Amino acid sequence: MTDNTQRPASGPDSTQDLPTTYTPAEVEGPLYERWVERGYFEADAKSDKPAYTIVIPPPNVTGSLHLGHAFEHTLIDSLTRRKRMQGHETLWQPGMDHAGIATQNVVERELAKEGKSRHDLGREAFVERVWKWKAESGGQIAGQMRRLGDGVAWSRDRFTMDEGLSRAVRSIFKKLYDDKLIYRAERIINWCPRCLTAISDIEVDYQDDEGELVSLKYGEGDDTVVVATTRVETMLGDTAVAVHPDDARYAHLIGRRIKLPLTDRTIPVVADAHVDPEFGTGAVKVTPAHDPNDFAIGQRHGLESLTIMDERAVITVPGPFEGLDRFEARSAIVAALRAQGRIVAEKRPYVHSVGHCSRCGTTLEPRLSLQWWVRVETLARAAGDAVRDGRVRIHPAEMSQRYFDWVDNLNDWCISRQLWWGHRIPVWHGPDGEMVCVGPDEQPPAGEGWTQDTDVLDTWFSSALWPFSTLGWPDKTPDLAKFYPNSAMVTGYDLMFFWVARMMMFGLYAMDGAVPFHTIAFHGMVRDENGKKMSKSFGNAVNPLDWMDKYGSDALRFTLARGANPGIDVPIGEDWVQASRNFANKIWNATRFALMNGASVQGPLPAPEQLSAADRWILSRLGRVVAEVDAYYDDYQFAKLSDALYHFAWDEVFDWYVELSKTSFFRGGESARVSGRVLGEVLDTLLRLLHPIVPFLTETLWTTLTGGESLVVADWPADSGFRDAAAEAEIAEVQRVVTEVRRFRTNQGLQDGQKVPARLTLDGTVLGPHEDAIRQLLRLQPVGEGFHATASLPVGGATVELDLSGAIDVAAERKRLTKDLAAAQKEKSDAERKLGNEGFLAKAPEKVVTGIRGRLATAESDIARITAQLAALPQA
RNA sequence: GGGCGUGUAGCUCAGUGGUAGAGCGCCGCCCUUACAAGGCGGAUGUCGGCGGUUCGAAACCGUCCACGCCCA
Repeated sequence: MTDNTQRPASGPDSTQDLPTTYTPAEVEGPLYERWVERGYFEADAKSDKPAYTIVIPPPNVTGSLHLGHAFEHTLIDSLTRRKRMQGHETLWQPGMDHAGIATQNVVERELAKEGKSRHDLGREAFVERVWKWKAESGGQIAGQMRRLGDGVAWSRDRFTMDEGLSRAVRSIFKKLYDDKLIYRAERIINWCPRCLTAISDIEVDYQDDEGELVSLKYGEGDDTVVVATTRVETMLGDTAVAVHPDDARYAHLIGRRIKLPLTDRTIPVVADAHVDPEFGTGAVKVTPAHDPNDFAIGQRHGLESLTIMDERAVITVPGPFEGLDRFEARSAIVAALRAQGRIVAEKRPYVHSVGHCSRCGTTLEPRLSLQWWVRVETLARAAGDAVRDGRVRIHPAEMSQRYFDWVDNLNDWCISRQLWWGHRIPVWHGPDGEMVCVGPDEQPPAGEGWTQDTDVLDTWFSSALWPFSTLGWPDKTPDLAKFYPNSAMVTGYDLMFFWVARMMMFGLYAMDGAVPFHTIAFHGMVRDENGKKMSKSFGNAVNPLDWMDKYGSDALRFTLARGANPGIDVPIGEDWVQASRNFANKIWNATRFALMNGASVQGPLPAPEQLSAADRWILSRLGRVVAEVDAYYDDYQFAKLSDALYHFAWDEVFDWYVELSKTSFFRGGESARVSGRVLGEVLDTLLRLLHPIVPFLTETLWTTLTGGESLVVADWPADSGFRDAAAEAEIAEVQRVVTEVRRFRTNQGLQDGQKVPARLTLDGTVLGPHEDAIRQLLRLQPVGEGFHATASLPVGGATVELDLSGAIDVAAERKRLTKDLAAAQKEKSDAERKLGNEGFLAKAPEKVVTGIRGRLATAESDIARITAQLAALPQA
């Protein structure tokens, strides 16, 4: 490694400084502050290095860190840390969004405690109050992100309501308005009677609710018709009954007017082909002002739209129901109709799907209302095409279908909200109904009677600009030139429609067809250890800070990364975080051992001829693992790369290489020096590979091991290309012998620490040079006076004879050998069956056939060996 | 109602046609001087059911059952 390893150590500088257990709480905070102070996470547009950019999915200013953030941030942090190590000019752009409804709700609740409403303050004072709230209580997540280790460029921190981003909002609004892609229209929208604002289609949560289905008789005498509804109160706003034009049952009524009960009105019966004659009675009531389908019917037939409720869903129709809430009105009207004998059927409870406000849960009321809209047709087509033609890749690819289904069938986007906190619509209304859209550098029209539109924009309108507004757009800044398009967008699949698709639409539109990012990597949702969705109301939500306190940020991060299969939900439980902490501690202690035994990164690696088979084996494996981890990273396979590192580190480096190297270390001299150099190399590389996921632990150990400045700015390892299949096979043999003898010892009830005299006959095998290591691993003593082999274990071509100083447990050994024999015999018969199948021999690839022949040979030799062992056992 | 997906060890999940795996949990032994947050060994599966394709199916196709998600 040629980077900063020669610089003075900045961490603990001797082994004595490393205690026997890793205590994350002591190192994490100071390490993070040092990284920030040194400016490692900052990004420079003037750099010659290739850019790598990810913008943070902006957390809500009212929010605090939950496991979903911790998960997403772990993934983004590991991607950006690796790219930084690979020599990219890396920007992880931080920031928050202003969360219109949520933030307004928080501050309104605060006001309510003082007995005030926002109307008592007035718009201007209220907005000031929200800014004050933000300054004092908002954005807690930023401090929590530091705890997690997020390598974001703090100097670039942005907020969707700050001056630059507000300018971006006004700029794109003006551009869209001038291109006739923003318009104002009266339509049925989803209205929340509690938040008192419109919300977009995708902010509606549908739930199956228990309601009622009531069939009502309209009309008098022979001119009656029965209609069914779940919202009886809307009958006050009915302006027609619709039937299918071919429905013979109602042919006589079409074009006539019938009496609407409880009112003094009559309404027409209209023929509309969209009515399903099979459904219910085949006749439907039509309430154009309170139902989207009815609104469409109303448009087709020129029906009047009667709004019957105010913004709080209180009935405004003069008469007995005036002033009743919609649900009170529902009961009252059912009672009134029943008194008139007009209820012909009732189903209660009637379970049906009802839309609720995703912010507050209130049942939404479809409402006819004048709103601002984005005409999405061309924008959505461009957003779909960018993925279709491969300019943007979606990971995992299976998610693409959902993306296409959405952008290809998109309704116009309602962008206006009846709130005070947000980007106010930059349109001024004149005294005679004129409208002027005012760009960011323009003055509103002067003169009497001009007022700015009172609505604000949907928060997602500004969030959709995030990949370029944070870089200075609409100005052509060096940042924009350097860091746009973003390299990747990493976010949950739940934000595909809210955010990703809209960023695509606005990015392509604002940046003249340049995609906002090259890759979209979707991750899943964090769930509890039973795979259940986490929620406060369910009581299974976990505060990630608690686990970070208890087990360290690294442990939490590793657990989340290890569970991150692309687009798949990730379950997490405390046991798993504990397991990750144990892994961290294992790395800690293995590195301690290495340091105590002279592990070093100084000087060149010895040439292969100077290395032991164990050295060549681990270096060969190391090369493979580097290549494997790189491939997984490039495919956003965090679970696989984490698992590969876990098993390589623990099962190979720590359990075998470190143990094998003890022989060299205890022998001392040149072999100890060589082993120390190789172990240093392996740990150096391993710590670099692990750093993006477990930054704190690896930084502490690596600076101690190498004396380098920081892993944050160290080089990412390259595959050395060194491979040694012979050494890999040789060590596999060593492992086989050792495991086999261990099994025998356990089977005989020998304690692991017990020293046993043994004679090893390794002639003619690859194991010759490993006798010392095998004896060391198995705690075998040399053969002394009076050695009497009471057990003989053939393994491969070698034999291990043990003197157990007494009778062995024949029954236990026979039981085990019998079991092994059965397994070998099954293996043999399976292989013979396949090899006896002509179809298999004719059609299976040669490689597979050879493999089966090999298995047959192994099985046969195992059978011979085990049979001999059984025969050699003393008779019971 | 439409679409997508899932079903593999006690639990949570990998496994894209060729010997069924991991973590946690479980059983036994061991405080062997890097690590008990550890070491060593072990047990555990009609791969949801049925049918088909194939020399060969956990994987591919059909169908049924169960569950989940998205959209309306």
